[in-house]
Amino acid sequence: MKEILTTTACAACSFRSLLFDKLTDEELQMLDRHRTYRDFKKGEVVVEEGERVHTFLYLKTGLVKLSKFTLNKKNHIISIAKPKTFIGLLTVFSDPYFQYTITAIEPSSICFIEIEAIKKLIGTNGFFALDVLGKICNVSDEIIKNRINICSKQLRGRIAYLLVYFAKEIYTNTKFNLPITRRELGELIDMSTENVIRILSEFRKDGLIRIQGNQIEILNFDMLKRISKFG
Amino acid sequence: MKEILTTTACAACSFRSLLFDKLTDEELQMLDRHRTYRDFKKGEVVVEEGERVHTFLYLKTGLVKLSKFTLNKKNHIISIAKPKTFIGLLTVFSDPYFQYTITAIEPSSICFIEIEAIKKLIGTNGFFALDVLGKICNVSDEIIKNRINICSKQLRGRIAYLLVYFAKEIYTNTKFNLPITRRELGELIDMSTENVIRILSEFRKDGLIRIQGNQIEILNFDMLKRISKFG
DNA sequence: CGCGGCTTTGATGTTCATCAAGTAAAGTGG
DNA sequence: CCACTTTACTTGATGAACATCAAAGCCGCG
Repeated sequence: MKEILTTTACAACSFRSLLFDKLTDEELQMLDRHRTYRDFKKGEVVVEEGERVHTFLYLKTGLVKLSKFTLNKKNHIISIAKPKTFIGLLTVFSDPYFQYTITAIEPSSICFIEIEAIKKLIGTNGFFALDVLGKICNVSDEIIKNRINICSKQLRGRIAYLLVYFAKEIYTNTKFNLPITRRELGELIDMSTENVIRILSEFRKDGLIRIQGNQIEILNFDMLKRISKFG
Repeated sequence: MKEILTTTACAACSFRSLLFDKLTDEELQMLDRHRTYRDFKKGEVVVEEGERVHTFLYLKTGLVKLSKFTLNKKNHIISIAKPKTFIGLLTVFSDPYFQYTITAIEPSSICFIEIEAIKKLIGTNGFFALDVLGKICNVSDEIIKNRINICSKQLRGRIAYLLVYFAKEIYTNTKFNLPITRRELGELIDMSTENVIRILSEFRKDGLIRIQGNQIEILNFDMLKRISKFG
């Protein structure tokens, strides 16, 4: 959070989420005054676990990961946040410190909105408050659903689930570049780096996917979905 | 949700959470008019996955579990909810249908508050809105933290984690009755029934716990905590 | 050019689910 | 109330799934 740049007003922001449509012009101007913005390179840390929460983070473009060290010194990735969503959302209202480390895994552009400004709006604009609630519930539900699903599958199922997730939810394309390393994939779905690689290779040999470095192309989406479902 | 009884007013309710302290007398009276209440026996289903959400559920006393069937037909327990908390909270604002089945695992007494009444209060009382947000974030955070922890441990660590959790968070006592069967314990921490039993026996043989049917007494809390931490 | 991090494959051993079989406890119906 | 059925609990044996170790190739970077 070093160098900080301001851009066009919120009202004109093409990345503005539906959330802010509930606000009046006046309220949007207020937001503008309590807002900063910054671009992050791939790999840059946005906030560190344990830092004090001053701002609400809105991801305009790019992709970030939320991760955390467990007690036995292993790193875990909790989730990958999509553009046009609020990140680090969960923790914001319950804890004054970030519970997770947030890192850009693609060049990302993030808006920092002062917590106090958001709180004020929640207090004064009921529609806005309900919308924020809805968004938070969505994000939580999604994370919990993903984790339950992943834990209940064996390795092949987990990898298939992940590939389907990237293709459908993140890139909306059967061809995409993996934004994270094989090791990080393992950290996301609780398995060893070696097995991530092994199973990706298996899928390649079985003709389900094509791999070139980080580029993945899904050749048999239906089969992957089936493996993801019953694996 | 069949037979329904009304009790003393919210304002006089000794199980009232801190949440409702943010409300005026008038608002509490409004709540009263949009509220019902019912007792559940152990094992009774409170709401079924897929049912439409009409009410906000507040657990006054007892204990309930939130569970869900995964695609491969296995039942999973997402969490166990403590008294004086809102249950089924997550889903309420994001989805019109319950995502999880809620079942009483101890005799429980639950208040049903109409969603629309709560939504109205959120719209008109900013402090209340912020409080609800905080509570929801807390519940979500807790669930996510638990799931990450459990997934990252091996079996001994998971059982230890669970025992510590029951003793500290639920019963605040080193001696307690397990509210769920061994099979359900397995569904909660992703392991087979047989191994739940095996590891409980191991802990017994190692002098860490005493077991008599469903009654557990923790004899060496520190060691369990250590196993939970590094297992 | 050499060091470190990422990727890949093979070999090995551990962890764990599953199967089998038996006991105990708790409902169920005559 | 007792035979009967079902569900929960328990232990041992087996094999499958998976982590770990080892070694080697690859690439970017100082």
